[in-house]
Amino acid sequence: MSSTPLSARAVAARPAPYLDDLNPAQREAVEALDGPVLMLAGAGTGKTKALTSRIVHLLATGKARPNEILSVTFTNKAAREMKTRIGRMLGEAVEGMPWLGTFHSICVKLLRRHAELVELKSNFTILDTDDQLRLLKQLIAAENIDDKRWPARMLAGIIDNWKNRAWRPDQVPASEASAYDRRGVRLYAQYQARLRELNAVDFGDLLLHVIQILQEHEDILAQYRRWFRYILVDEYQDTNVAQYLWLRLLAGGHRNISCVGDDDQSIYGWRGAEVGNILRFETDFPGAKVVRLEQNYRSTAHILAAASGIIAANKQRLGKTLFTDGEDGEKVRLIGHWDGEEEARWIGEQIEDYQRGTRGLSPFSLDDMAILVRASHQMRAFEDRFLTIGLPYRVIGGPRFYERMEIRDAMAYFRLAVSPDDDLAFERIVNTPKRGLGDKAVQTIQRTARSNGVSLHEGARLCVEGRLISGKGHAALRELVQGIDRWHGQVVAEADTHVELAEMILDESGYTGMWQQDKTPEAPGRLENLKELVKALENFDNLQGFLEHIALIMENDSEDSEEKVTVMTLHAAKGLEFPVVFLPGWEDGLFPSQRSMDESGMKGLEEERRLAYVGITRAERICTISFAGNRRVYGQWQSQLPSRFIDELPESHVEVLTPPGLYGGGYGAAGMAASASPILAAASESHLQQRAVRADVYNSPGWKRMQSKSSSRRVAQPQEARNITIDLEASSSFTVGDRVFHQKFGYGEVMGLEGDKLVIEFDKAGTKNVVARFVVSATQADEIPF
DNA sequence: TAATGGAACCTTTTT
DNA sequence: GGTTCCATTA
Repeated sequence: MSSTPLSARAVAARPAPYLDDLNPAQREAVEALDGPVLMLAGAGTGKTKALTSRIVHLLATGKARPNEILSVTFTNKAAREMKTRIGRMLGEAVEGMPWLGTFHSICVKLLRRHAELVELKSNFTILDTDDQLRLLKQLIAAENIDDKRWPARMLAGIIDNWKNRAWRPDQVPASEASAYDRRGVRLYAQYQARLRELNAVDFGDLLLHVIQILQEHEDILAQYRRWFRYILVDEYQDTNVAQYLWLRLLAGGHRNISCVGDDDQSIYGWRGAEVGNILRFETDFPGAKVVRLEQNYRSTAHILAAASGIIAANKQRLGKTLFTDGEDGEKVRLIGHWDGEEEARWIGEQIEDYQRGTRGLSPFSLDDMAILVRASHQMRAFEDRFLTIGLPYRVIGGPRFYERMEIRDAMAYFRLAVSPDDDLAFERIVNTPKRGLGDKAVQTIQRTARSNGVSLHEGARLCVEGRLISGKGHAALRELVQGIDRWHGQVVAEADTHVELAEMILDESGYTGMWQQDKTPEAPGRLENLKELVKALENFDNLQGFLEHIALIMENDSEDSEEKVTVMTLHAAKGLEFPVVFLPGWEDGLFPSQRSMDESGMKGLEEERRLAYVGITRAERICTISFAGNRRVYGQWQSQLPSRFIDELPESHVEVLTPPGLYGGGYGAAGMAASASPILAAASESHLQQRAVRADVYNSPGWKRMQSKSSSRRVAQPQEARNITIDLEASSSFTVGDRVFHQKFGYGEVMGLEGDKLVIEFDKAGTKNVVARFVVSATQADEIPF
């Protein structure tokens, strides 16, 4: 940890402009340095500002040195943001705040120091969900349990849940354990034992192990209590029981803990977050000072009023009254569409309008606009549309870079080079690329390894020496074993730079070759990703450091300078703000999500409502809510009802827009919305009638069946316009008949040209109109170098 | 052992 | 509509 210690004196010598920048409530929260403090900070009330000012104040007054402040956030993004802001306020880089980070990253640091106390070595690996599932699958199979009745995913969920509540296998209450036939607990115990054997931990363990260490070793606990003189917690409403226990342990001595949170923005209940933690703060820490931040600096009055109107329907809340001194601005805009594709098309046009400047508004940058969806599958419609019209966009929270198959494969090779005994990594790549080592060969290796009490890598070596593998597998395995030895030797000897080494590994293992020969549409993209992975390596000193970093930071933050519209989930949007926000897909069953309501009833619905609140409050100036009457679900067209949350929007703060296009349909939301002038009322009325019928049926067993029956009425898919002008003289560099490649749709053949657009018949994706600059000729695509 | 085709699942949300 | 997991075939 390189540390450029911040000199507290240097800070104190300057005046304290950061205090003058605060409103009275914020200032009160910042200046109450000692003892427990709870900041109830509504959306857009300057929560991060208060939090960072508080840190600066601690430093400036000399109450604490940078390394004596423990500051916890939930996401790496939030941690980074805070570091940047503190740095800006102090006018120097914040290298000296080693304990500002996520719960998980801080726990890794602690656990590395004390690993041996929980029977781990300090170089333990951190498993991700994928590893976790494969491990559980093996255990389930070994127990001869029907994996249909006990899918690994379910077991992983159960275990996760228990870990969130800080239950180790022997601590799972009988009531819980019996609900799962006692098998759950047994498998949980086996899983933990296996992790220990592998010298590995999962995400939940990071917290759990540290809690155990702190509980069982008073001296260590005392040391950290002395060490962390001040504790700050962001997004306190999202803490689960384990995190809560962790905090209580560390804050137990001096009680200098200050938590910031907003019960109205608690949207992680499904992940074990306990709103109860925030509601209980004053009981847990008697004498706590509670400060409310209620002045909103982000949104216009109309947007704020709409959000407040929605959240008011929730029963379980502490209650806050947000206000703003800002202008009224535009009302929240509401519009219904015929189907999801129409919705995407319309939003695309809106974005282009805002970009140009429309309705007397000055132009917005694409960076200023975001589309926030409930579920990630909604993103596809927008991606497709934006690719077609050539609108630059960025997707946040999609399938993440480091979770992609090729990246994980490559990482497995790196892991083996660093520690050849990493069995999970070995298993992953024994037969990738194909080496003729099938199930039988792998079993032989496993058996050999187990009976000799060695790792798979060593087991494989024995197999080669004893000629236990037949045919071509023998030579291939020998080569792999030797390869691993060689790469490991390089790591140890530090002979080459780690970037060169990485390239060499991917090359010699045949992994790059595998994708170069692969002719599927994904292959070029995967090669690109591998290239990016190697590039990312340059930012680290060695492979070990890289692997360490990646285990915790599973995000793909490729910093590109081009302006782009952001597409992401509502969950991912928490803490962010945008001048222009689109909230599509406000339909019952989608938002609020049916599953959430089925699983958690009223509690689930309230969480969904908070999600709606989070969504609206992301908007600074313009907020547009939309819904579609028809939507494709699992490839089947379904008719949809507008979300019940739309009824809850306060009418006086909403403007209903008339959808474009033809709407003769007698039913479907678009028809309703287009009908008369007090459209909202009309839409709401028929909506409410439906609701009245639904209210009593809702919890009945027949509900789901009825729901699926009534809604699976098929609706004809709107005919797409098909007047394609074929212009052979277009200035495009493509001609009809060219083979081309598209990043998303794969390979295809050019069927026609139309201005800067091409009509392409894709091998897999069908016929599409695509902007020419999004495709390359197929021969070029084959040549993407590594 | 690898490749193919079909059935069955599926979509919340994430450190 | 897509993926993943299987059983069957080459």
